[in-house]
Amino acid sequence: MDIPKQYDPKEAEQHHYERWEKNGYFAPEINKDPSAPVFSIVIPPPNVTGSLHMGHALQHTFMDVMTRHKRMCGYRALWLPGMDHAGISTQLMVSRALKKEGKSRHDLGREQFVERVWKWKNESGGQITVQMRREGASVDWSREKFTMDEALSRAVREVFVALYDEGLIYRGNRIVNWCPQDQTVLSDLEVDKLPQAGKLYYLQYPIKNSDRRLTVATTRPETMLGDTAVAVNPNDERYRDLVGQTVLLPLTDREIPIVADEYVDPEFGTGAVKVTPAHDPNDYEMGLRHNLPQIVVIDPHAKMTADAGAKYSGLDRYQAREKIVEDFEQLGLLEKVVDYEFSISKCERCKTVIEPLISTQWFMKMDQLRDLALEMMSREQKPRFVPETYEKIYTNWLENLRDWTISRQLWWGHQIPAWYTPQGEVIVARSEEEAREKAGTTELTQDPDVLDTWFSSALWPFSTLGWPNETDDLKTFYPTTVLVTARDIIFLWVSRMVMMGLKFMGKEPFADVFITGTILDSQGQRMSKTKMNGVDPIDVFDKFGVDATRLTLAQVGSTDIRWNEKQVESYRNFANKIWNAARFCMLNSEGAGVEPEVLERSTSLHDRWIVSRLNKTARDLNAAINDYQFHEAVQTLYHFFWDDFCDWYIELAKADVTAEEQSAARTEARTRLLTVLEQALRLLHPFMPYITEELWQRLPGEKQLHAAYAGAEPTVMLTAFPEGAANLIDEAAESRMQAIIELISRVRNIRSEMNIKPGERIPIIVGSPDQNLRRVFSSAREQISRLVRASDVSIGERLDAPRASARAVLAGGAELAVPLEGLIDFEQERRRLQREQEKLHAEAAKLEAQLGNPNFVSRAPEERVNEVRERIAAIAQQSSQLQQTVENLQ
RNA sequence: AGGCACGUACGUCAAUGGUAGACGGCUUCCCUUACAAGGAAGAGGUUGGGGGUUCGAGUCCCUCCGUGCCUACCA
Repeated sequence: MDIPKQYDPKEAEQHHYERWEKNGYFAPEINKDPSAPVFSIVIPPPNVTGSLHMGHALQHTFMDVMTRHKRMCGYRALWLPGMDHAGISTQLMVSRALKKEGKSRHDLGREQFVERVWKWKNESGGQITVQMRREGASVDWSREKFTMDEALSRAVREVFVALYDEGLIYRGNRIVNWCPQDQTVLSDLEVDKLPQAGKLYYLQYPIKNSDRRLTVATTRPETMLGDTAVAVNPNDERYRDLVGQTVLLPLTDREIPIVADEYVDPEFGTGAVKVTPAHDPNDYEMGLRHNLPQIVVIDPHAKMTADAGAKYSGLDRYQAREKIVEDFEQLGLLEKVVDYEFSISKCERCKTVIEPLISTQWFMKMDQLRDLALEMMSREQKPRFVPETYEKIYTNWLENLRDWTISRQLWWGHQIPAWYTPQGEVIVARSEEEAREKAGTTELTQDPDVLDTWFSSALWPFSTLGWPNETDDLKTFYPTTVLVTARDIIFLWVSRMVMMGLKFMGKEPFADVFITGTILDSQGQRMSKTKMNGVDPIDVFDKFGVDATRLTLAQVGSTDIRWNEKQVESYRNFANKIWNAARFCMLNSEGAGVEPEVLERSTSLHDRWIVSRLNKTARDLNAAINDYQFHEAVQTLYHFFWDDFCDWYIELAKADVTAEEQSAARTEARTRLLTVLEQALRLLHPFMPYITEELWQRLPGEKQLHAAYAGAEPTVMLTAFPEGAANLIDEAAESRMQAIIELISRVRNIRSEMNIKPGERIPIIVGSPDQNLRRVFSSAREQISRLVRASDVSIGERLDAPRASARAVLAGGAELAVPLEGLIDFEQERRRLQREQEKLHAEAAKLEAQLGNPNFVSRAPEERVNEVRERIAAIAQQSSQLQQTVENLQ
């Protein structure tokens, strides 16, 4: 058999995925057990414009680990993939491409432009689906969805119509976040608030019939042209007499009132605020409270309107600002300008400064939906957030929820299913035909706006399963089991899915929400395109292999972590370790093969021990995965495989396995080794799909699939995940083995400290009054001898060793001596033993103090107290033996 | 401004209120016939400071210092 000495991940990553996909292993239909339990996840749909980043790789790893695990546990497992049409991003991307051709989308017109976007989508969209295959993501591609698929679009229209009919969706004139660059409205969640160094301008407004002037402070002087009032706090003594009076608004011929409003903070600025209802959200609210007119002085392109006055009309908002400041200065009404840092709203996509504008948009009332979600949380604690701290954040946000602006002035997206008659009547319908019927006319114009991308995403868990049709998929897979996502879209997406799911399905869309950590760069900064500090997962795959990368990501869990390539390197080494362990097993496999029953009839100690370790690992691993404790899961696997299996078991079994003579014992040992390896590969598979499949395929013997997948072409993917059989966990074997491990470690320690050459064979002497222990050591004599390179191992009731020996006292009262005639420095040996003695004393002192506290004895659980007593007794024994040893050296 | 996390070995991170661990790095030795991407041994911590609850605190409470995130923003 020809197996390279080093694992080559690229080799393994090349062909398995294609076979898995082609054979339909990812589809739940592969499961032939009609009573199989169901597990389902819908993927957070990546943007069609996106390419894979660390965040995706992280989420996908968790989802794939869980899906593969559950599939192997016999669940009818579905991980449903798909993509989001990503309204603004995609439109921007295609617009930019057009610009290079010297065209704008308006040159093409709506229909052609949308066609062009589809063309782009079909030709170059969805890069990420190729990359996901590389990741090994076991998604069911036969069910792949796109938010603009006809079926999903139908779900969107259905929901829109239903909510409209119920009065939850309405059209209204409101102040909104407007992006002058993208020419569309944005929801509050699509706006970034960034700190900005700016200026605060103090403007003086003359008071009518008075010499007094009222000074207002503003960061946006250009909006003063749209002022319709000045507001002060009703309790502000300074201005009490001015309330109700009138101000002559400079640069205009308008007179505006001074009003009192609680919103005004007397402490800030001058305590007097100019009110511009048409261009500031707070002023807008104040305007409503005081019935103030709204004067629009800035247009959707952020240019001044005719209402701003002839002098300013047509100017850009920033030019107008300069001009107005100049003009105030000339009038002697500019009191001062001070530097001021404030936060400014920018478009999340194009970073243009948002202009608050009054505009007619579609909104969704959230009260009723919000209450559904809050009730679900308080009544059934659903969804369950992991980590649970996010539950508070989620609930808190819901409680403060405001109406959602759902229309967008884009061409790419779900066009709003609303039509207008020539008379301006609004007809909302599922289709134009239905609208015509309702309206009784064919002369209809459809609303040009599209819906916020998140509107369709909110339906994702059921629209992808066929809703509004009552499909089998919907019945089988809804509600889904768990949602895995980053924390920054809990509001944008998670909460909205819950609300929509409850509203239209009557059930929560997922039982659990697992929130992943964030991968930061090595400086602790967020990875971002603009900072160029992102690490490309594909590069990491190329350098260290997919499996090593997945293991690195899996152990991140829910905490934020700095990216550290060393970590991946160590898991790359782990993959190599697995490879070489398997290589050893297979190079010594002649005449043997995997045979599950062999584990049940293990007789020798190390065999019972590894079977016990294997089953305990399986038990702990299942628990960890089910509990979203991925870090622990990875640690458990790593140590089982490297420490227990490689460092100890293979070494202990080596003599039997590599025996030159063919014998029943050799075959049995080889079979057992292969069988343990085969189970270990199953345990590793959800985390490391490629290397496990590559090796599993090469293992000889009868490798059984899970009963639910009987008849499928063999693959480790469809084997049964070991459950961790309680009857195979053998605590006695584990503690006996522990004694052997300790003995070997102590001898190695002595060898190292006494500078004995690794190749040199030395005799060792073990003494123990405990007959059982002696028996354990005796039966492992060969193995001990080999692992410590002993020339002779003598075991007796009493330690019978020459004075010139290095010594150690083991747990359970056993003593160890390594005769070192001529090699030993008695003084050095005495110091070494004394150091050990000190360690024991320190521990004993701590425990004695604990026991000396009467409160501990009376209040701590008895079990705990006994533990301490036993430990003290053990230390005392060890310590006195050690003391004896030291004295013998004198 | 409020809210929420976090602060543990040189680095990155673990640890149901019960003797602080892992991996990497570092030191010494070894190319021993699965693996030098390996093996053996070892050094390294008053868990950010202070206080409290408890028989017992890295873990719970208070406070201070530092860091990060979220939400809302004072024009």
